[in-house]
Amino acid sequence: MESHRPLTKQRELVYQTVLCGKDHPTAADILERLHAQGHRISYATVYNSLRYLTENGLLKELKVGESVSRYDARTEPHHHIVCRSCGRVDEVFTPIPEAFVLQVGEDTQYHIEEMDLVIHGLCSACKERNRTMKASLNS
Amino acid sequence: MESHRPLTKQRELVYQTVLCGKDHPTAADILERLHAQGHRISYATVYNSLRYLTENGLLKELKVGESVSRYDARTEPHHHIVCRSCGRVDEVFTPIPEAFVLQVGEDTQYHIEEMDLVIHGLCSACKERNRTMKASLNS
DNA sequence: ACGAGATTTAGACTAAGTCTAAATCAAACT
DNA sequence: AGTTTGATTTAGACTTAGTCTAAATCTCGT
Repeated sequence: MESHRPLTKQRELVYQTVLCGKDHPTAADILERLHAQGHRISYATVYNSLRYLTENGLLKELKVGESVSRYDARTEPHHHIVCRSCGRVDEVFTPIPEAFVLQVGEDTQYHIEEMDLVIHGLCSACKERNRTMKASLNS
Repeated sequence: MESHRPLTKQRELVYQTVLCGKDHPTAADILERLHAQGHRISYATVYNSLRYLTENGLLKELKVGESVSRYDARTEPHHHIVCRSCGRVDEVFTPIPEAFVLQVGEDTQYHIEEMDLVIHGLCSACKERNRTMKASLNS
């Protein structure tokens, strides 16, 4: 009769870790942070909890081209942008134009359900660092 | 003095396999197909060749949310769409509107270099299959 | 034909994640 | 309050995808 327990202690811990870490932690990050805080939680439980939380819409799994999964507590539809220099991952809330989505549906004859967009580039800090480095080379 | 050899026999084999297979084969697919054709080539060489070919712009590496890399011989900029029911992967040549890209650059203050878009949905065959299945349930 | 450097090979190794079976827990009965 | 029952957690074995290493092989220029 599907009587899952709601948020167990461990699931709560994993959820809070993703929520508080303002980055997009991997399973290994989460395990490490919890252990550092003195919590006793196993490898498998972190994975199980992440799956549970993702399936229940509390978290979103996120792949930005590496082989690991990252997790995001922002569940509203949005995209991600990765700095190719420092690796930071930021949220992008600029919505994809509806007209583009319709056009893709027409061009492919697919029923479109989800657009998964990962943008790559240079963040403003790394842009700046590049600029000043170049300037000092020219002097 | 950087005198790499051009397309060796093995690299050529790997390249042809991606080119001919109209799907988007994984390294394991490629190895299997070459062995099936009676070629003697090792595991590592397939990976080395794929890296070489990708770095030299003959192939593009492609991740569609699974943990494996797939390879694509179409190197013009384009996107991919994955059927969540049968798993087929198709090319999408509809271009992302320039205005959207500019807007993202402004919103994020990143210098944007690449847009990596993977779309998920139902292909026309699976849509159709669903439709007829539903119809027969209603009868 | 020879030497130098690049490429290929087999197999050990790594990283990320899943699976399994036993142990533990927490809510519901009695 | 003690027991039962099903869900959850745990440790560790296992799987999958891919990298690394050192030895063997190949190819080109002489």
